[in-house]
Amino acid sequence: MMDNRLIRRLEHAGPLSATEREALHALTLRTRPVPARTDIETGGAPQSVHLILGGIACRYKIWSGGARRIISLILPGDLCDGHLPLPFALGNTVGALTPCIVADIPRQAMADLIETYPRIGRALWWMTLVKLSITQEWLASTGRGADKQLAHIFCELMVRLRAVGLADENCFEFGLTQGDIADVVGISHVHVNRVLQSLRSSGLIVFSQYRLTIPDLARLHAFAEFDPAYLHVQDGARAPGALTG
Amino acid sequence: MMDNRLIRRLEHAGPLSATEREALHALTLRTRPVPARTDIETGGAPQSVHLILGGIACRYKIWSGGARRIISLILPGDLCDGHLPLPFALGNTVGALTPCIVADIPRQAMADLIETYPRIGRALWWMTLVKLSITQEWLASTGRGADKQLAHIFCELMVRLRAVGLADENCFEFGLTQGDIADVVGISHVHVNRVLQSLRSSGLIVFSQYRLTIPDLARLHAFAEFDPAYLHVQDGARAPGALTG
DNA sequence: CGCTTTGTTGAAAAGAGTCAAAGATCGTGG
DNA sequence: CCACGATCTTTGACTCTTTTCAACAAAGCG
Repeated sequence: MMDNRLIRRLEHAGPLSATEREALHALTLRTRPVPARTDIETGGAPQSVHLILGGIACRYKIWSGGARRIISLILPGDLCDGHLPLPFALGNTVGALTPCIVADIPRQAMADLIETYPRIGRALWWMTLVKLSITQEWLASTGRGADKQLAHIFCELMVRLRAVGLADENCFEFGLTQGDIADVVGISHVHVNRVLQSLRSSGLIVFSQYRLTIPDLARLHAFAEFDPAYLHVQDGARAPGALTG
Repeated sequence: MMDNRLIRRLEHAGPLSATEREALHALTLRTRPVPARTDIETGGAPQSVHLILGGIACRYKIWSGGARRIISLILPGDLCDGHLPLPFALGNTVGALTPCIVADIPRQAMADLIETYPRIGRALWWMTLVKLSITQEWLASTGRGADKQLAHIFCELMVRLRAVGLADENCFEFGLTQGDIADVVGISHVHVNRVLQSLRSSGLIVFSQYRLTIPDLARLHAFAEFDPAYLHVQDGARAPGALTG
């Protein structure tokens, strides 16, 4: 198998030809490591499109006063940007939460690729829509109680990480600190701690050593009112028979 | 001037030829009125793309228990959907908040248009990115205090409505009830009432008869920490000299 | 004119934030 | 191998925001 998670993601939108796959693959060969807590891309129109191949990154915004709000979690196989041929700056920043491996794709090369292979352009548009769909779901999930909101995010991560082969049947590595999680959910880190304890004591999650286990997926889904449809992945991690391997 | 606000929106992404404008215009001729509190499009893959030409609509999600969370406000000139040639269902619903005028564009016609005029496709992709950018800003804005959050939304509406010619220098029609606003901000309608009073007594807004006036734009911007860059409109409603007319 | 919807107010309670301090854990260097 | 410092987690007490419930006033509409 080609280890390229971007291609795997894009093919969720529809099949690609071998030529298209190779053209994509060629763009993702040069990678660099990024240490945790380091910015990958700052505001303004970036010169290259950033592809995460390992680790967990995030898009965040800092309000006056220094409060950080994490807007999205970027997982292996995800592109950081709107990846549009046009220069389009989302007015916020991408940073690595854990140590990451990043491929920098020159914006022009990306534009040429889309020009040559319209199907890739459509797949990238589709990925933008998935990103929009996720952001909408996060927004809809706010204000329901921090416990449900956090549970919802855990459910989502389970599906997304499984879709790129980074989660087992019911657990995955999750190297964020509780302070990071606080900025994801939009609550204080003290409250994160209490919510985690509450979820743990309810038996909904097991979380230690930066490894999250969900003993009963269906139960957590019900608690969080999570329906994976908005993620648009075929796998789904729902099929009770389809396990790892 | 052609009264077509969609074209005006799309040209923010870049100029269109007369042919392209006409092809777009032809798709938006057949309109229908939609009464307030009526769904325009439900979940699932819709057969047509919906363009709002008048009124205020919203995309919303209902959680179990019946709580409604409004995810985005859709203004004249906005398309409701991801408007992708591929069938892509955002798992939520679009409804009219005030009486609306809607044009239904067959999905296939839209796909053909994009095929024929790639520039329109790129402009639509660009609109998707603007939508993503707005959703991210709303998400980032949550949890900062309901007063700042609501003020931020008012600032955004001022810019967006001005960009389509539906706002004066510092005021606009805003026909939502306080209950609607509550679902937009994600707080209770009782708290909306108190927050509005607080903003009023601070002199930041004047709001009565469903008409919102912002006496001092710069002051509200500062209070809400609003920077219109994420909206990607040229006008900006910031230029102190550029008034109506 | 009466009915329904919308806006307003008060009081009690829950959720979440802040402040401050004490344990755990981890990597590093001695 | 241990000690140290830094980071991360946990806990308690207190405050503030926001919710809920309930009632009433105001406005719109037939």
